[in-house]
Amino acid sequence: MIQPQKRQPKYVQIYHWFQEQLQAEKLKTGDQIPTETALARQFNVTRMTVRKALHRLVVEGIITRTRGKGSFVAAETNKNFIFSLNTITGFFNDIRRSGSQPAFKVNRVEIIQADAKIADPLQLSGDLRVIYILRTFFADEEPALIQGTYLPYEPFKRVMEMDLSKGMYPIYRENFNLRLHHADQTFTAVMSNSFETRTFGFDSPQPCIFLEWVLYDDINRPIEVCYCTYRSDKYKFNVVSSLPVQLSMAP
Amino acid sequence: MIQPQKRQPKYVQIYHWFQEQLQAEKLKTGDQIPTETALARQFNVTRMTVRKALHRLVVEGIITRTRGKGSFVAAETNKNFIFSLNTITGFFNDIRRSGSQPAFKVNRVEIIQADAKIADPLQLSGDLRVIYILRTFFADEEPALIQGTYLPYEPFKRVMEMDLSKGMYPIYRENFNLRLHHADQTFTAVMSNSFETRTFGFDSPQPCIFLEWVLYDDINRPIEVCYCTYRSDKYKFNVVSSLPVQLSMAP
DNA sequence: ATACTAAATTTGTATATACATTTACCAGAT
DNA sequence: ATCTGGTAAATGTATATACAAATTTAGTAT
Repeated sequence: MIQPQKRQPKYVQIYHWFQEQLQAEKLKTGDQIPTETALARQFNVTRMTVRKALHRLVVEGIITRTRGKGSFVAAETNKNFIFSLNTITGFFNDIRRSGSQPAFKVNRVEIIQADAKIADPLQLSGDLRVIYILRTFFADEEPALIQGTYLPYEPFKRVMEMDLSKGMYPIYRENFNLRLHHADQTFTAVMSNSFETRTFGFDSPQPCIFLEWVLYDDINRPIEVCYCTYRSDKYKFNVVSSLPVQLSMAP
Repeated sequence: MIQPQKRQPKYVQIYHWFQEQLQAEKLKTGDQIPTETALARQFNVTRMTVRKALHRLVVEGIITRTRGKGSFVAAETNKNFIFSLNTITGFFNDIRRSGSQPAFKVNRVEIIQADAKIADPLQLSGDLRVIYILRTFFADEEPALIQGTYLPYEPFKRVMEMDLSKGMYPIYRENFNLRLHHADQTFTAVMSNSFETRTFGFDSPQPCIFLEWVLYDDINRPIEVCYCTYRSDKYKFNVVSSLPVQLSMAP
């Protein structure tokens, strides 16, 4: 089965063998895979070599392993959510529209000094204090999104004493009489950091969508800066874009 | 330095030690880090333990290692490109606007049978043949984007004989008299597959933006389905979104 | 039956060793 | 100077072994 004369290392061959088994559905979600010692015997290699192959599968989120229990094919994505970016309706509405139960909890509220990445978009000068609110959002009690919100301290200091359980947008609108208008959003893909990995319940860092936005009111004043990390295994984003009349070239 | 009585494994401690060194800028981009044997001596552990720590840094794209040469702090992102998704101006225009030189090459053109993921958005029924065009796009001769385009075979079969070097949009417009109107785009974060990892020149799979779109003409007929993988270390995306008048809740 | 204990199982960490493969470097011959 | 070949150095692969830690299983005493 595992051929030493091939140019590929043994552990890569074992890794590929598992991918084939999964492709052929001989291994399905939740299945326990043979133990390290059994695999070592099966492929006639040492346990350490098997472990290298399995480790690669763990890193890619294909299997999960638990000391004392064994290794299992990871639960696959059962439900997918799609967020529309054309009009921001808010996490709660997006999740409700999918028929699931949204929730969030506040992890932290504190006053910090803004660095350039926060101060520039908020157009701060002089007073660099900002209110930092770290929240985790859930869909059906499963963490979906970790969000850090930054607000200029002076105009928003009343927020510190407020009940945040209804979310920030009603506070902006009702307590501060702001008319929210648009958001400038930039996103990219990142690996989850250790806090995110833990919060999302991943076994190892996984690719996530990192979305930063600046929220503006109707007279183009920046209200908040948000850094969001969405788990990408269950959440997708949608944008409907128009095309200009004339396009010069590819794609 | 490395304390066995701590609850953290030694290799994790070594991994964190490197992160601190990088944070404190005692290690900078391009620096060679000490050899495995030197580190093993320094931390009083075996070479294999050092390797476990270094492997973790490789997986996260923090260092690169070359057999016979050594280990080096990975080159950091020097230039960032931002693609706007509000109006699609095309890869070429986006890159040119950033002051760089765009290019692409055609990796493959072939006729294949569409599966549901292709046939559904193209609204195919009966004839499931599609033209599959695999292209790699470059910015300043560096691969930026791998794109697979799917076209219904019958109406577009003339494409097979055409010169694709000017891109697809001029062909749609001039050779097929189509008026391109809008695109429905969905994206998420994925790890690069082996082809993408190789093409992008990564040492290990890295997080990428996976963007699928369906391009429509002015009478809402689907023209093409595209699957794109963008390297996320240098490319970001921007969307400016509006907010509806009334928002019920968070974020 | 229930509760506790002990053993077996399984994965995690760490060491030690050997050899392979790639690269860099230097000495010596041309 | 230039090319060649050998050697050293560095990382890659693989084996073998030991013990740790977590979980399950089985058994035993109450």
